[in-house]
Amino acid sequence: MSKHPAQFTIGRLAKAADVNIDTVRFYERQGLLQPAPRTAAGYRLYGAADAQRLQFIRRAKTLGFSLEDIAELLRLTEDGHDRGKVKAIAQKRVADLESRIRELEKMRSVLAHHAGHCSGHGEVSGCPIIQALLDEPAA
Amino acid sequence: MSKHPAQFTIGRLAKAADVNIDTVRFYERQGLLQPAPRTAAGYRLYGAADAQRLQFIRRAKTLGFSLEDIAELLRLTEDGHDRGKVKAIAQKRVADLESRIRELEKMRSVLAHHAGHCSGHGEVSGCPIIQALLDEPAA
DNA sequence: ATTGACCCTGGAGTAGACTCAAGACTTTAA
DNA sequence: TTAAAGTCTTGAGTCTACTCCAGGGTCAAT
Repeated sequence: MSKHPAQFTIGRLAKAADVNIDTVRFYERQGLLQPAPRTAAGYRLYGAADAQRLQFIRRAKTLGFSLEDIAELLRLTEDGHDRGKVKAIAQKRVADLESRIRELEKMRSVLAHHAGHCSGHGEVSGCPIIQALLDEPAA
Repeated sequence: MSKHPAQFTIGRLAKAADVNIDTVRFYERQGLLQPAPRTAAGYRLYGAADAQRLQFIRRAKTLGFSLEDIAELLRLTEDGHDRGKVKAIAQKRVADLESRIRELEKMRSVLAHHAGHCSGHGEVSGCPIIQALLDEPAA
């Protein structure tokens, strides 16, 4: 039926998800991936569900979740929990993102302001950027 | 003339700039602060210029410069360099900030979108946030 | 003279998320 | 059959920016 094997080793899993093979083992140690069943020789065996779980981790990371948050989200998907906690984690993350964005925007505007006043020519002494760093009251 | 002593030890310098005393030594090791002259007993001695330099570092940090960038900026303030390089560093930093801000805003909007579709009630299975992480094409 | 606050050095520990190395075993393909 | 490629474990190293500790010397005041 499927053109993909039902089971595969860690190398294929890693390649499919485009992560380092050691990262897969690391995620297992961290409890993000369940310990895989092994062959007689001790090789880890994975299936489609593991690949999906690894993709889940990757996507959550692109949304800025920490591995700790991701572990919590994965845990919530397993034990028949309520959506409330998932939503709470997501909302907290949105709030964190917003506060970080405001921080960076403040930095950007201050720095762009100084850079806008710097001619880019002449000696460094008197350069508005340097002057700002030397003289302004501590932020 | 001045009500402040011309020279002071590391503890006073640290306190004046509100940084940890070990941070001052760390900055010296990193080359951000020049090695201070010592008393006969080996105590570091600082002056007003050092305090200003330490403030410079603190302010630059609030603008998101790395210590490496700060070291470069400090170097440029010393050797009679051109403003061009200072401006270039600042502009690079502004560009970095802008790109980071765009990244975070994308994360925020995607995540807020998903969270907005989650009722917060009921079983986790089917939760739009979880579904998105399970099913969406890799970002 | 002693107490307490200060300073010195070298080295280790922290957080987060990997990433690599060494040495040995297994599987696959020519 | 043999060589290459894949996998195993344990443990250490990477990055940034500190922060702390131990074990000792020094300085100011009592």
